[in-house]
Amino acid sequence: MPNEPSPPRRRGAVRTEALLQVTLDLAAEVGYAGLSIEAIARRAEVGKHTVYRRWPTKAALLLDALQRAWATDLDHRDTGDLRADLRERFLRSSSALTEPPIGPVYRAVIAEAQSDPAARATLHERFLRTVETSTLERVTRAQRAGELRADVDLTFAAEVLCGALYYRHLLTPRPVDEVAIDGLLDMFMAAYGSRSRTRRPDAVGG
Amino acid sequence: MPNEPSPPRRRGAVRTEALLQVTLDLAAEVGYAGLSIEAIARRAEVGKHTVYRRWPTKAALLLDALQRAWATDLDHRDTGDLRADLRERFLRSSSALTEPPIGPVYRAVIAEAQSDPAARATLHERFLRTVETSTLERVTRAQRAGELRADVDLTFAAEVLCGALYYRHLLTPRPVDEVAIDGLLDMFMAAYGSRSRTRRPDAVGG
DNA sequence: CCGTGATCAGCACGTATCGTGCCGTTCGGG
DNA sequence: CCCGAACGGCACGATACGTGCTGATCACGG
Repeated sequence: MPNEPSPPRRRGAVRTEALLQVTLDLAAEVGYAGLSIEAIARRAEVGKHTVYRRWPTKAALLLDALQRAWATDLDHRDTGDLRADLRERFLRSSSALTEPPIGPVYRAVIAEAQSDPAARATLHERFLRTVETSTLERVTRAQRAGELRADVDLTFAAEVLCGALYYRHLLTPRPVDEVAIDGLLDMFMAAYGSRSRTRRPDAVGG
Repeated sequence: MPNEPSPPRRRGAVRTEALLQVTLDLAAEVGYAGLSIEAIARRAEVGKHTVYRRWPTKAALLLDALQRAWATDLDHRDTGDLRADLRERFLRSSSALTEPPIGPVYRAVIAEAQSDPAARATLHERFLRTVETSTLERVTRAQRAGELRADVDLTFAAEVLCGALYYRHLLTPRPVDEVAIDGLLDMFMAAYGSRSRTRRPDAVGG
């Protein structure tokens, strides 16, 4: 009596993709708590070796899974209205971070990163820095368009914008909602907006 | 043959204090990775019950341990110079967060908080919110002294100041050094400083 | 001075995950 | 067609979790 015709055993890159998807599914269903390598292997009907062969660390696996879910999140529009663009950008990022599958996987990566400096560096390099850079590009365009003061380097400003939102999302019970984003943009525009401002370069230099 | 005169078995609050201290010591020596309840009980030469009787959760224990190490950190001066005061305050907080024992315990709490919403809320309520509030009080005094614009609510600004620093410390490989703090204060003063500014209330109100 | 009850240390248990080793099977390229 | 790489399944020792149980130890009231 032949077993049910077992699906052909997949290999290589296909397996890798499947494992990442299982990780995301599992994260969406049971949350960060259930994200063990054992559970992922069980769920994928796969030997643990098949996982360990591909990722040396749970952090590495989670980072790749996060990237898989991340892809859609970086095509932000440029309508010419800086404030509106940033607002939409931050709102969408907030939704992405809140909902599965990105939400749970993100929290798992944050947790891993606390005990693993290498994972922390990778997390920043591959994701947070990407967000900062994307934001910096947008505000730099605005600066060139005259919407922002021309006498400041906006690199740090971009970090503060992102950091304030990540702080609120990850470390406070407060929601990253329109109110929060508008407040943040108020602060940003008050500091760097160019319209009708009496600029005092010495107020920034030191 | 009598054993070495075993030290009298301590109880109650004294034991509690000792356990918190062991947690901090262990965190300083082996870092977050070694902070299991088993390891703490072993190190304290204590049965695991003695730990579980006091704290229902590892998160609860870590939060209390953090508070024990935290105490010294909240007496910030008010010299009348807002910018200098904030600078010193943030520099000291940065040092505290970087060095043992607060550093490792803090990271442990952050990690726990990612899988436990209750721990996350408590973390914010007992520590992060305290920092925000302390900062808010200082900038509000400055506002009343005329150093800052009178037409804005600084609550959110205080959160952004703290959030930017915590973001950098916890989620990036960048150091929270003088350069970062000065950059942040530049932004803050540019947004809310009152000196020689042509204020435009409508730029903030919406 | 003695007794009683709470607290304690030590040990054990069952469950879970980790990372690794081994075995026999299955797949795919040469 | 055949060989080696990839695979699923199982087992292992180690560690941590949270919870029992036992008998010793301490604090307090009588």
